[in-house]
Amino acid sequence: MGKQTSRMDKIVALCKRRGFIFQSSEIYGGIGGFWDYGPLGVELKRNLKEAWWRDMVTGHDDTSVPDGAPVPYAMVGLDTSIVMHPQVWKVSGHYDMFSDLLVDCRAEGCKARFRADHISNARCPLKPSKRPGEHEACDLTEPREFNLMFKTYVGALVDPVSEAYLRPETAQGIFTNFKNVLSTARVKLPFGIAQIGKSFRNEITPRHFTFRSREFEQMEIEFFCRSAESPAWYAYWRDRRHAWYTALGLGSERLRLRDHGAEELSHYSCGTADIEYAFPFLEAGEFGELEGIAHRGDFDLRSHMEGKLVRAGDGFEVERDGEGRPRHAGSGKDLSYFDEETGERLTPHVIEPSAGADRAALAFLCEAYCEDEIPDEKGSPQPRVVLKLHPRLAPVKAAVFPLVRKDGMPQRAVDIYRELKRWWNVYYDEKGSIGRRYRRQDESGTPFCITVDQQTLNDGSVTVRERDSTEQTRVAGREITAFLRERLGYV
RNA sequence: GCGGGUAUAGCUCAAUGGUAGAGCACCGGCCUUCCAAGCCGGUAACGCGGGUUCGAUUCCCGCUACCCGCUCCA
Repeated sequence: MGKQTSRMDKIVALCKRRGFIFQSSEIYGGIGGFWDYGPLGVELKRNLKEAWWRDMVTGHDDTSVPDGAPVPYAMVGLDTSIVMHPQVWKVSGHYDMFSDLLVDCRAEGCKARFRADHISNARCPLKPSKRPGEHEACDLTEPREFNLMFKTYVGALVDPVSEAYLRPETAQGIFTNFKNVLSTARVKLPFGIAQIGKSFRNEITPRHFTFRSREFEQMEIEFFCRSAESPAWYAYWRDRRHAWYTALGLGSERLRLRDHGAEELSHYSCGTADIEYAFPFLEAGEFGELEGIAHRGDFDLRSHMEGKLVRAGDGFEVERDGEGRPRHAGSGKDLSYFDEETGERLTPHVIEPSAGADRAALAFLCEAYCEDEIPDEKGSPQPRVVLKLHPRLAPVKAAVFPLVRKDGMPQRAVDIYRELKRWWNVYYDEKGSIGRRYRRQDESGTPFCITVDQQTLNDGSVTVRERDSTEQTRVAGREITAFLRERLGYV
């Protein structure tokens, strides 16, 4: 990278300088893969999550057909616990996939990694090919547990029977509550259940700022529908979710929608698309995942009924042990749905738009970061750093300044500040030159600055300075709230 | 997990085997009538732990974090 400060380095520096994102436990030297949101960052992330919740759940109209949707549908929300019954993760497949015993070879030129239970069948990459450990050069570690799920203990006693896990995804909380929602929320197919919450994955290599964190927040929808209609709903959610990012400002060529190839599909999926963003820390032409829209079929509900499933030809069947019993038993509860239209019982199929809130926040920050030039008092261009965040996402919606700290301007400005504070997160500042105050708000992404000047004292009007253009508009005092409400939109 | 690099104030840098200076930022004051002005004053740092040494921010070792490349990415 050399001496030159990269765009990403500047964004990371801004995040720290202005209080968006800090390293977790920084005063103790930090802890890899964990990050904290500062005073501005928490507002940005809350705005992002609230925009999602509003647009997907509370703002959803279930009485009409949304653009692109096959039929009207209902949306409800859920907030489930982070620690769940351990059997959930055995049945979901996470346990088997996440907690292998692995053996590494430390030998020069080898560095291979083997599953401990497969080592007798494995082949050492060194020639001539033998089993791992049989070469002179082999230097195997003891079998080590690679737990990609965080383990914890329920109850004060540290005992294997009390082992539990921090959830690696929020989805299972939705599936396990499917029956509860059906019986309480008066929903009929098709409908969606949404949830926002923390998940935890013990990433081997946390990297790229907050992009691959070990603790992160997901925004997930499990959309339940009839099998035959699932392809149409899959297409709907793909396009809908892509449009959501676009509408909030990720409209550039750095955003893309990409269908997975068959070889990329997860163990449960029969179709997946990613919404991806070309983060500045990636090589040119590379993209990082913001959200996956997966067609999960009936895998999850069936698993929680019958037991952990494995692929069998075109479909799935319960994985069995030597005695023919399920390897991981399901709940045995009936999670099917009685279809009143056809009089049949069916297991709904699921479309899952699963978004990373932290990744989205990072993408919006990267997209918004902008260096431009604006002329100073003498007309010569001066560099400026500005976050061109969508007003819905901006941590502070407006700042209120007295032009100078005299002639009663501060008092007038404070009055306006208090009025606006009833509706929005606004900021008051009377310190330093007006230009410095504008610049500071530019770095925070504040879309509007309202300035009380001499004319305000005469007729009550103020100037409203727009962040991106730096243009100023004169607005009558009693119209400020309405003016902002119109410009800020749906916040 | 492997290999390479980095670590001094919020940021960017400097100096030094005898416990560190600056610019910007930040805070206070004066001044300032629209885009980082000026003046005065102030807060603020050697990532952590060992070792060598009379003495370590400096030399050595370990750890941690971050960056780059592999590996991994359900």
